[in-house]
Amino acid sequence: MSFPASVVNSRIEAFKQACVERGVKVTHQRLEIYRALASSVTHPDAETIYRIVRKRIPTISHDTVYRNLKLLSDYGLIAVAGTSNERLRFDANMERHHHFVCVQCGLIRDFCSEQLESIHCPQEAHAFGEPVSLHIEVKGVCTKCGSHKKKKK
Amino acid sequence: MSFPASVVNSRIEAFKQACVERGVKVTHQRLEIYRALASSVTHPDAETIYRIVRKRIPTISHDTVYRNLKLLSDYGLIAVAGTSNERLRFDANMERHHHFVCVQCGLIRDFCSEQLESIHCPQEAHAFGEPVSLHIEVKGVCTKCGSHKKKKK
DNA sequence: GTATCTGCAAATGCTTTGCATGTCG
DNA sequence: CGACATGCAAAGCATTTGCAGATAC
Repeated sequence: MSFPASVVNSRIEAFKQACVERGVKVTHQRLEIYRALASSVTHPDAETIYRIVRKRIPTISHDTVYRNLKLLSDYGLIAVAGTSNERLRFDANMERHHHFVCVQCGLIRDFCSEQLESIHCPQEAHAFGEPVSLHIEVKGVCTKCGSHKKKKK
Repeated sequence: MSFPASVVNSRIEAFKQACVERGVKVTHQRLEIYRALASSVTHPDAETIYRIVRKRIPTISHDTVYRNLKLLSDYGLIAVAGTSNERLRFDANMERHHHFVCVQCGLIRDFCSEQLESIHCPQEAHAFGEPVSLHIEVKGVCTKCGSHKKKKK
């Protein structure tokens, strides 16, 4: 359940450089947290990453893992899988539709699109299991957050 | 920020019938929770729904809202927006890729697809803001969970 | 050397649960 | 009437934060 070392190593080198560019210190803990994530083909949660990193740094604390995952995602060095960096959101619309998700405020809005109706589940996805539904997720900045930004300038 | 009453009312009628079919009691609170959700074009979280419902039922409690949202999503009467009914999951893969999400165990795996490379963001999504990225989310049952099911039979 | 990071422990906030009472069908 | 739903209050977890000491650069 992990990538070949060559892939991981090249990712790590790119990561180090990206840290330097952004003025983020490359600490031992931070590097191992990144390594754990970059090695995994699934998308582990904080707890899972914590357990992996502990094998290499037994003294690492829970909050260091959380803090670094948050910091790295703020700097765009890693991503959060799925939509919510927040709470659960519910949806009464059970028909096929797609989502626009604001990366700043978490707003989710539905849209439909004829173009997207024709998409069918690609072969590649079948390798992992039996697909049930498919939808598009567009991440972006909503008009509200976009205009706030302008006001600040 | 809400649907026309005709749409909401027809959803509510369908909801009532679906409840009866599944043996779920149509209580005052449950109906108002559903109404709040069905009326909203955004995808409110539990707290927001709680605040809306409180206008009609001031004595409703927090946990009734949580319990009903969970119950309704278990019965497939409403959906959870996004992937995670769990914890945050992280992702070191910053290139364009798509997700297969197991609805049972929460597993997330990446896949790429030439067919999907050609998809571009539909006009409809631009109405909500400035799109940044786009990816497909396939929900389904992973091979592991699928085989567990078979063993139980 | 200094700004940043880590570890600890305690706090915060969302969500769940046990139990007695109330309500739907 | 009897099973299921609600309200209350308290517990459970994931995640965050304040602070003193440690570390990267």
